[in-house]
Formats: sequence, structure tokens, C-alpha cells
Amino acid sequence: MHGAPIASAERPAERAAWLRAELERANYAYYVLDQPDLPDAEYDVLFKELQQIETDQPELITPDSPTQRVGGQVATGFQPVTHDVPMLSLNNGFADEDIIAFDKRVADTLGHTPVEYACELKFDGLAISLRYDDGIFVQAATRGDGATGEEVTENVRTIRSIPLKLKGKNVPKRLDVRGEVLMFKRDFEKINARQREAEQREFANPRNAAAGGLRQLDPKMTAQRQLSFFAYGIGMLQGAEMPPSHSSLLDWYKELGLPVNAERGVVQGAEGLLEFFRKTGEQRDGLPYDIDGVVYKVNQRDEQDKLGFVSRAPRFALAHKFPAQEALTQLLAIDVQVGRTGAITPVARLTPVFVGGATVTNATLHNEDEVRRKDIRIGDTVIVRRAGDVIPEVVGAILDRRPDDAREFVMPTECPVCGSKIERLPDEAIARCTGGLICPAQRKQALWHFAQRRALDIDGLGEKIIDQLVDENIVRTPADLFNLGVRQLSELDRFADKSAQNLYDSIEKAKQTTLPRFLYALGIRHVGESTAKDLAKHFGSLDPIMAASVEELLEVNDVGPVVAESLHNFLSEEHNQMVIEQLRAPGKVTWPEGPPAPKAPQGVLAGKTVVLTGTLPTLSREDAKEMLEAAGAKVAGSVSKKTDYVVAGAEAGSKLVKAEELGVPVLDEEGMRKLLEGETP
DNA sequence: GCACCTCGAGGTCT
DNA sequence: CTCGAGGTGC
Repeated sequence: MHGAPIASAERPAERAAWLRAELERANYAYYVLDQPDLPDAEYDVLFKELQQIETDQPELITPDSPTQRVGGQVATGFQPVTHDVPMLSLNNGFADEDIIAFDKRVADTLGHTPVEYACELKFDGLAISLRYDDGIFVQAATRGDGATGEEVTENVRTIRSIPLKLKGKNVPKRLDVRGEVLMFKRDFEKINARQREAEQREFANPRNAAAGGLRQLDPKMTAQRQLSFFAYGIGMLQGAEMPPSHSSLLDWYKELGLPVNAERGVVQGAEGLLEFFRKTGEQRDGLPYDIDGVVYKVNQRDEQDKLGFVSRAPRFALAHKFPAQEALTQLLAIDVQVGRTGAITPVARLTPVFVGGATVTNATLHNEDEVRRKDIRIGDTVIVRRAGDVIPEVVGAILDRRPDDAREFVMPTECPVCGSKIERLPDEAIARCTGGLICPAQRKQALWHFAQRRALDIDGLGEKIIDQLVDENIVRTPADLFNLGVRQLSELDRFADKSAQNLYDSIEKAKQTTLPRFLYALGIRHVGESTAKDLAKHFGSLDPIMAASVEELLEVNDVGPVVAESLHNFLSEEHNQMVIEQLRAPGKVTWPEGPPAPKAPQGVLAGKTVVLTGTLPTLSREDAKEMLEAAGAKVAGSVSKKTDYVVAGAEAGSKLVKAEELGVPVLDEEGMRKLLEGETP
């Protein structure tokens, strides 16, 4: 212990500071080092003394005081937090070959071998980002979609292994620590024992218990869950030098007092990776927490930077996952479900079986061919697993145990819901109900899609309500939703005045939306969220989209013949036009109109597609793009048969090669200028 | 051939 | 929330 206790009556501020330091030190020894050095009873005495001082003199409370861990303010909801540096996901590998291929790709890019990797465990918990300003814990946020998560600061504050204040002298100005919140197996057992005693439902697995714990509105509840944390990554860093390697980052974290898992190593090449994986597999069951694999990261930071990213995952890291746990069960039946687009999906009904931390009773079989490929018959004993430990999947049948009366799956010829013909186009894998909106199943799905969060976001319009509205023929199209009255709603089953009013208010609120949301909500085939955004951006408002020809639609980013055709068909359909008109009638759905629709591209390069590559001598890429677009050209990112010209500068790479292969004319900057002036280059 | 998008699906927790 | 199949764009 450091320093001598000072009588609290004389110097409460100093005494409080000493108590805080002592309690946090004991926490650190207990939760991070796993070497308790202060008996629980003594901890409690000191803790109570600190609490007493803080009660008497609230001005002495500091945000990093251990008393703040027990949970203060009850939250009403979780605020969104935008991550300054996105929280990425990892690419996965399962087989040895995947790992060898990963190592080869990395070595090829870096141009040397063997590559040095940092290896660590892949915890089965929840990724989280902790912010420290001048060494003080100020904010915690969940991963969310990687770009934006939810603020869970007060809940995370209750996790005892997370330092509220970083140790050492040279703490950075700002640091975002990335890591995993998890629940140890022993804490999971304890919690479930308590649930049993209280005759409450037990949690299915530690991961879900931890996830539920973080989402508690009352931090006191979180504190009871006994969550743990391990740091393994970094987001933003200000006011300190970035450590040169991943392993040195983790060493630094340790110095700062952050919990870093000890089961880590630095290895060379694919052989080293596979050896680490094998060793970890042997230890897995003996570990005090669940892991679902290991993670490999190229160790040197400069090499990581060189490798870069593919979409949302770094190219320098790989998660090597353990094979999913499997279980045997009976296949009771294969039902089919009708999706929004009429897609008929066979679904396996199973005798419930506990596998990979959840009870599985249903599993998708994707399509008819998949059922054949796997040779699954009704009555079979089948192997079930959770793909990526999430999605239930039927792996295959145990042929030895096939009963004589096992029946093959037959794709129905008529829709089980509306009786319309089921059709499967020659080159498609999916069979579809041809009933369209006549089919109640499709109508329900269309309504659900229309109301879902990323579309018009009508809160409270769930599946059950939609079922009633459609079955009783109260609502036929999305437009009908806006004619519902509170009175009418309150007549629905199990719908008291309060919920009727709430739903009515949600519908009112949904009237104010945005063009991309509206387009997406219509549920046009092949038009998802991102295509809807592209369309809105390109045209600015709805009318020109409705009036657009297939050719004009093709000019939109990422819209090809199939999407253009689908859009055009939908918008030419009289019924759809009517619904859209009703939806945007006065007093109904509105959205802020964007800039006036750009005129049909005209200029010397109208309708031409140009690709830029390399560095041009005098123009920046942006400028060149602007000039080309001003002349009516579409500037694409990669070379294809549809490309009319490639403008190549210095250090042009594969795009130039591709252009030459395809015989696409290649211009330099000079040639591009001539082209823009209407000359033939 | 690769990257991306759309679509569909199941289970747990709030 | 997450995954996987299939499809699309280039």
C-alpha cells in the first residue's frame, strides 16, 4: 500500500483521493492482474468510508471514483454515437487452406516472407469502444453498424476491470480503446443460478447475458451482471505516438492499466498461425470464458497500412474460427414461406435441439436445389449447426438412419397462401408465387417492408397488427395506412385506446420522410437502400424518376439493365402509379424536395462512360472528373466493355491493362482536353 | 473475377 | 444482430 492513511476528519479531500487510489489499485489487482491483495471485507470498509465522504461533501465526487461504478443515473434510452474511426469487422477463415491463402496474399503484397503476425483469442462477447480524454474514461459506445453505435457509458462504468483513469505519466490527450465486453463462464453460472432461484428465465449463453447486460437502462442491473473486458485494438489516438506494432500497442495498454488478455503471441508465417490455432484449440475448454476462434493481425503497423482495407474489413487481419458445434435432430417437416417478392423458401421444422448456445427449431433451406444437393428428406435424422454461430443450418442427413418412409421434398406448384401458380424461371434458383399483391402473404410483407425502420419507420406497426389489418381487409395498400382513424384502430383485437393512439401518432409522424426512404419503402425488386439513395441523388425528385425511360435509368450509378427494367416495370404499372399518387396526396406523405432534377446530360460526351486512372500531369482527379461530367460523361470506377474511353496518367495500373485487353481507347490528359473540345483525339 | 447489393431467415434480449 | 445464397454491375 502507498502512503499512510490520514484522518478523514481533518483532510477529507486528501483522504478521499487516497481511498480512490487504493480502491482502484485493489480493483486492478483483482480484475486485471487476477491477483487479489485486499480482502473483500477490507475493500468494503474502505469503499463505505469513501462513499460517506462523498455523501457529506458531494463536491469531492470525481468521475473516476470507484463509487461511480455501482450505477447512478437511469437512462431513458441509448444515444447514437458516431465512431471517429469506424469499427470494422473481420474476414473469416475456417480451413487451413483459408489461412495459407491469407498468408500468401499478405506476403505477396508485402513482397517478403515470412510475415510477422500478432495472434490473439477471439472472444465471444460484444465489441466496444472506450474513450479516454487526458486519461479519464469519458464514454463507451457499442459497435453498432461499425460507423455509429450506442452510448453505454454508465453501464460500462460498472465493469470493474475497466480503469476509470489510465495509469502512468504520459497518457494521451485522447484515446479510443477497442475491445470486447464478455461474461466469464463462472459469472454466467452464478447469474443463471440466481435466475433459477428467482424462478426467472435462464440466459441461453454468456454472450447473450452480456449483451443484455449492456443494454440495461438501469446501470445497477448491469453492475449485477459482473461483466469483464479485454482490450485489443485502437481507434483514434491524439497526443501520443502510435506504437509501431500491434504487440507493442497491447504492451502499452498494459502499462496504461487496461486489461489485456495474456493468451497472445507473435508468430511467423502460416505455419506459426496454424500452430497458434492448434494450441488454442487444446486450451479452449479450460479457458474461463468462451471464445469462437483466434484472430491474426499483421504485426507491424506500416505493413498494415500498406495492406489497407476491402470494403468493411482490413486486409491485414483474419479471424480463424473454430468449426461450429453440431447436433443431431429429426427433420419433422419442410414448410414453405412466401417472401415479399413472392420468393418461396423451404424451411426445415426440427425437433428442438440445443446447439451453439441456442435452441434451434427452424432452419432455412434456401431453395429447392439446396434441398436436393443436401439430399435431405422428411423424417431424416439431420446434422444441425449454427453457421457463424448464428444462423441455423441443416448440414445434411445421416443416411444410415433414414427411415423407409422418409419423403422427398416436393416444391408445391401452387402458392400455399393464395393458390396462385408457383413459377420458377429457367435460369433462376428461386421459385416465386405469381400472385403478386393478390397474395395476402406478399401484401403483408410489402406493408411490413413499407413500415420498417429503414423505410418509413412506422413504430408499432408489427407483424400481428398487419396480419389483422390485411386479413380483415382494412388495409390493402400502403396508402390505406394513412386513412386509418384512431377509432378504427381501437376496434382491433387486443388494441386498447392507448396503443391505437400510439400507432396513429406513429403513422402521422411517418408522413414526413425522405425521398430515398420513400423509394426504398415501395419495395421495388432490386431497389434496396443504396440503390434508392443513388436514384434520389441522381434525379433529385420523384417525378423525373417516374417519367424516366429505361435508358435514362441506366445512367444512374450502379443501375444496370436488370434494375432499370424492374424499376420501369414497377413505375409503369397503373396500380402502382395510383398508390404512389394516393401516398403523396396533400396531407399525406411528404419529403423535402432535393435540388431541381439535373437536365438530361448533354454535351459532347453525353452518354459516354469514361474511366480515370493514374495521376494526370496538371489536373487533379476531382477536377478531371468534374470536367468530364460537365460534358455529360459518366465517370466510372472500373473498366468494362461499356467503357468508351480510359484516361490514363502516370503510374496507371490494372485499369490500363484491362483497357488494352478490351480494346478501349486510351487517352492522356491532352487527348481528354481535345475530346472535351469536340475534337477527335 | 471481384466487390457489392438485395433478399430472406432465425433466435435472444430489451 | 448476423449470415449465406444469389444476383448485379463493371
